[in-house]
Amino acid sequence: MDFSKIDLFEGISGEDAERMMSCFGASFRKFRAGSEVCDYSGSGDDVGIMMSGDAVMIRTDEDGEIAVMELFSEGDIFGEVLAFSNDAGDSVKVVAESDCEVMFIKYAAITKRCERACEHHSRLVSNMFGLIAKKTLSLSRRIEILSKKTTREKLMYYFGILAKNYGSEFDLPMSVTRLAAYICADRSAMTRELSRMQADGLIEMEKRRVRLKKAV
Amino acid sequence: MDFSKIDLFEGISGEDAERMMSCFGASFRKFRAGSEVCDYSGSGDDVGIMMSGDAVMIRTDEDGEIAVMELFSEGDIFGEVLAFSNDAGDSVKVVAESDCEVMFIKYAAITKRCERACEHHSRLVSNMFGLIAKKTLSLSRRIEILSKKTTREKLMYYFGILAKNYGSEFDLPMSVTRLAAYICADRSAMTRELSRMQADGLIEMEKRRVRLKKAV
DNA sequence: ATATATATGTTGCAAATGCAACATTTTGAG
DNA sequence: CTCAAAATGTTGCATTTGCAACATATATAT
Repeated sequence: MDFSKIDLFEGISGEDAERMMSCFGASFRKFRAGSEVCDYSGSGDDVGIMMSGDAVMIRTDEDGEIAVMELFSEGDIFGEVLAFSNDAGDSVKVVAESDCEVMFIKYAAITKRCERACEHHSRLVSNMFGLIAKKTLSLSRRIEILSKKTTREKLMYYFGILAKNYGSEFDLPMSVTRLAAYICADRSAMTRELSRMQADGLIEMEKRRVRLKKAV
Repeated sequence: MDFSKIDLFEGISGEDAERMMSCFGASFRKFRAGSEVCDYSGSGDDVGIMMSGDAVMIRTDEDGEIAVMELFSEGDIFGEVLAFSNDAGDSVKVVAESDCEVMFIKYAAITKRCERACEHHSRLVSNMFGLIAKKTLSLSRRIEILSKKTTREKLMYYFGILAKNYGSEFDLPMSVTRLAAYICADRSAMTRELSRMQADGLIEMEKRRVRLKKAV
């Protein structure tokens, strides 16, 4: 098992991680694309760690409306929040998008101390805080984007964030269609606005390659 | 010092909490309304716990644009996320809204274990996860609301959440003006929509009292 | 290679929304 | 109590947006 790419184990050697598995009561399971990985409907105390592949968290409310809550890929953890608070009775499931392998550990195993490797435990808890913090940050960022009134403002703000990280020329990290869903705009309306933004000299765009010409 | 209202210490007796203070290297400070409580600009490893009063977290980007990120009142903790990841170089400060008292502890004191009261430490870590989870949940919920296309859908979804918690008749937990800001709609446009919703028999409303007539 | 699904680009039109400019009420401080 | 500030309610109008209905291009599976 390769733990080197899993952020949750950062700072913990592979051997130590292996040794900790028993403390965690860790179990590994493989899933086929499309199959159900996990059901958090009745709340749950398992935390899942994506060892490989992709999965989505889907919420279904009582009207049968489905919403994709989160996307998971290698190294992501899920359930860490729901393990604590799933107040509404909505059905929340994790479904495999591609074939994938998942490691499950009991939430309690993270907060409780063990005798053998406590300094690693501390590191693990710290890493977990870090991962949740990262998620919180990305949620806040999305709220910032969605708070903008016009599609243009949303796009410019989002492009600004990307430009901060990758420079004024960058590739969109998702398809245009997904981008529209991400900023909660109609796809065709967004495309129209992108055209206008090019006409107004704010950006240049070809396929998913974007060049931001004006600073945000 | 009264710890009974502070969620972070739930399940830990006041005496035990007092005893833990030394492990945490806790410090208490009072602030006048308007004064700066904390600066997370260069990232920071302090976690603040509001013992009394209110404060706001304010982000200022390089253009000088100010955004209120979060509101804190008694029992809320802040910095738990920024202590981990403040990637952008934005200036992030916490400012007292009213006179308030804040307890500061080193982040490391939470993840590291001490010899004396380890079972309490576990509980504390667990509580902290719970608090962050709560925040994550409220962020997700706001995203759900903001993803709705029309103001009516946003309101109905939000009212639905409130109805789930308080029954079909409830008081808005904020002013109408703040509600408009919360759902990112123009206040006057939102008021107009609220009138229409009453005319259409979806809700009854008087002041902040709302009665949801149709299920969401 | 071929077919099928998905992604992308475009446009007219109706509906929703932001904005501005008000009047009126409520709240809070002194 | 008194006054100022904040909150609330209303309306016309221009703009933005979602929606529908397309055509075309690209990706994926068999």
